[in-house]
Amino acid sequence: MSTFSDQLAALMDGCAQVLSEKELKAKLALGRPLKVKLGVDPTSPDIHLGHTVGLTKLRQFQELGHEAILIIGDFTAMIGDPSGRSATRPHLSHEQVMEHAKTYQEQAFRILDPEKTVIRYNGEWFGKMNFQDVMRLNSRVTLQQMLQREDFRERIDKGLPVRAHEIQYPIMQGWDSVVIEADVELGGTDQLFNILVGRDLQHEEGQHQQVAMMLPILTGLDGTQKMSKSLGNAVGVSEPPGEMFGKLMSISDEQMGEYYRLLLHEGISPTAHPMEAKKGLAERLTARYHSAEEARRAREEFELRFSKKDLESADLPSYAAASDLPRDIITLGVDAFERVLGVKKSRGDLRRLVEGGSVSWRGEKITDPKALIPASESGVLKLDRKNAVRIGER
RNA sequence: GGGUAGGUACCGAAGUGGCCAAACGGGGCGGACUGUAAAUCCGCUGGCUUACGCCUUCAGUGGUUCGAAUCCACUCCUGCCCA
Repeated sequence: MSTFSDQLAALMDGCAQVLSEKELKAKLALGRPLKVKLGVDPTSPDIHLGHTVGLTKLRQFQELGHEAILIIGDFTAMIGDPSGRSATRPHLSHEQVMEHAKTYQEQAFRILDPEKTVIRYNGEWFGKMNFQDVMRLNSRVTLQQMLQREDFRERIDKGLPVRAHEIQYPIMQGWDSVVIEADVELGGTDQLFNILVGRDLQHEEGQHQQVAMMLPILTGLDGTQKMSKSLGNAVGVSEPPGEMFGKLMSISDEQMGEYYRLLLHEGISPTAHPMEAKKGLAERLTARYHSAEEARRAREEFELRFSKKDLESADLPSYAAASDLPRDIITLGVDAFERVLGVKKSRGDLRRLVEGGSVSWRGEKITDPKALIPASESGVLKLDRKNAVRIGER
């Protein structure tokens, strides 16, 4: 059993900002399990590493005997959190959201202890509200307050639309806290405003105010924007090991420190070569969501394929063209991309890849778009930087 | 409801009758170099069994014209000002 001050230090670790440490300390001193809230909106079907920062903190609370409450924002997801957004989000139907919610929950349990996690859907209370209730809720905040938010301000300044329903978002998130009587709410630093609205609403309801714990936001693979599926810079926790390893290897050296700190909770060894450090990061994270064995194999594959450039012995997907398909490089490439790699490419795309010198057959670069690959031959067809297929027997 | 400025490719933004599949910048992709890092340089960035050819595209519909992203009419959408 740890003392309160040990707990406090452990919990504070890794946070970007806590409002306030004093309040947290007081809550811990109550000696009862605290209700710790983390909200996720199932706007896409997958949880990515960015989400895991908050989930891991929640897990930590869980391990210290507190009550983890994961709010699945089935209603809020239909609005979409305007945080950090420069545009209104596309509408999602409730059915879509619920589809996502299923996989979300399953994936969140890769980090949380399912036995000890309380899952609440906020549709549970928002779905029952009538218009009168909504109006009453809205009367508790002022428009000025809502418009103080940087994201809204910015859009207003730029002459971009801010739709009326978007300002409901912070109110809804805040109301979640009232309903579950949260003691602590976790969120990214961009959640500050929303979490503070929760505090205000709790205060109005005569509840104790929740402590706001803000965690740093993980930068995506592009190295600039926050990790997000819709920006295409995310690493999903359910991605296959090879994919996960490879994506992690593509982060920049500058970002590595951030990934070490936020995901592994440690610093980089100052003596390690950056590449070794990155491979270590990639392997450990891959192992976390798969297995040590799969992570090791992913690393070996990676080294074989990209470091040694030994495509011949790499474990590539095999591709067999239909016998009636023309054997030219473009046709085969498009077909292989679509059927084996699951990527839709146009003939124009393939032509550009060939002319750009990206495609090679049995280690020989092919730049003639009309080149043919005889059906009798077997070998490795490299299509672009990341994709290659094996044709015929090894 | 009135006035006014707009809606161009992934994004920003030129173009205001033919030379426009549409400048330029960003992003993205590919190549060289590498450590699938960074930096740098180069190329590509609507589709088509590959063509100095055809097709689709400049909010939508319908016109004018030999010819429209560009002109006209109506419609839809957005900002700003007024109510």
